[in-house]
Amino acid sequence: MSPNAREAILAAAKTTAQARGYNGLNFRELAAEVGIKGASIYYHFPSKADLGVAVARRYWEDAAAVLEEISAANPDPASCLRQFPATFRKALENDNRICLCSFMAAEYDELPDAVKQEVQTFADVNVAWLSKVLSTPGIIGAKESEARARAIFAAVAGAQLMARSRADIALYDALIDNYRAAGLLPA
Amino acid sequence: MSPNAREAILAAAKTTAQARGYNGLNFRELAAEVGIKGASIYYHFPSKADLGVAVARRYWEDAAAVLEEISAANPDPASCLRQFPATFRKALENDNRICLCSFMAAEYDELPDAVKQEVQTFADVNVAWLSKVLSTPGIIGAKESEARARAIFAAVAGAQLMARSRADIALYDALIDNYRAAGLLPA
DNA sequence: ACCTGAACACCGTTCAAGT
DNA sequence: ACCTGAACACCGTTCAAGT
Repeated sequence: MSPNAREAILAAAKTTAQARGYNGLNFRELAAEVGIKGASIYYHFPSKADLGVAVARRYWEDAAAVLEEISAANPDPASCLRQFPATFRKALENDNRICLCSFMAAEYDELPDAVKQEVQTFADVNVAWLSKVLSTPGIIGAKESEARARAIFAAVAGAQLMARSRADIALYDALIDNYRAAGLLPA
Repeated sequence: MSPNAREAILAAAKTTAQARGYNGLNFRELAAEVGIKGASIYYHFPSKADLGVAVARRYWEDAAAVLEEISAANPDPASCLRQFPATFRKALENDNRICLCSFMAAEYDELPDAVKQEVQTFADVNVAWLSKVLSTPGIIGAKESEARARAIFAAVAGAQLMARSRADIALYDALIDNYRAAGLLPA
């Protein structure tokens, strides 16, 4: 497994943390997935906190890239907004997982500070993208669009969490539809 | 600690689980809070799953009682809805904790089935109350009011989670305000 | 550079024994 | 009835040591 053990560890840690959180991450199990021993992970990541930081950072970097792709492919802001909930749907499609950062938000009390920082950056990245898209038509002011962006982010994360608690992806879709019907998201 | 060790265990488990989840519950620590030894908890709860069930059940029973009080004190449905977000604010006020069932929803994969059931009942209780209140004016149909009730529940839980991730209760208030401004909650 | 064995501290659980 | 000490099997983590 030497070619890129570090990347393999990051990938395994990401999917595990989406299902069991930062606390659910365990080095022996992670190592087994990668084909090395638990102790070997410490060569790549000096501590669990370092692994947590690396995983959460990679997570928001990937999210930022996906959002940029959506922006690039959709000049129309309304169509960008229509596609946003699909980014959170992906985790549910992957065996009822949730956003890594939602899980870590719940684990806030036990999270190393450096990991907390990355979790917040994930939210910042999403809110900044939403805010930019919302203010594009020039209808909503910058300040209002940021507040709305935060509300959309929080509501979508909540819908994902509720859907997970019932292992029901149709519930997620219904919640998003209702956000649209209520006016939180553009129809 | 004999007068009511069982109740003391339940209370300690509740606050701990609101901060660290079901997985964060450990018998030795819980016992220390109550003034007994870890092994003694097994006299009151045969297994961790049994404790989890008892805590989650008590949690929704208490929530149901609080909601009934609100209904009783406020004949006006609009004023009931105005007060709903305060029930979730309480946990944040208590050292940045969150809803026990939100945390357990995140922990879905590792939860005993009987605990999952109680977590879902918590959501059911909240959704049923919201749905009833929403349909009172007769403006919204029963089916529509239930869908909206679910959306409000999910969005409020999401707001609580996001506020926790920044230990920022003012953010919670701002998110709720924005839900109102957007039309998800009545202004 | 990359990995491992062995050890440590801790956890859920059990159970025989105490009061 | 209610509680405890001691033990068991297991797990996350660390680190000195291997190649």
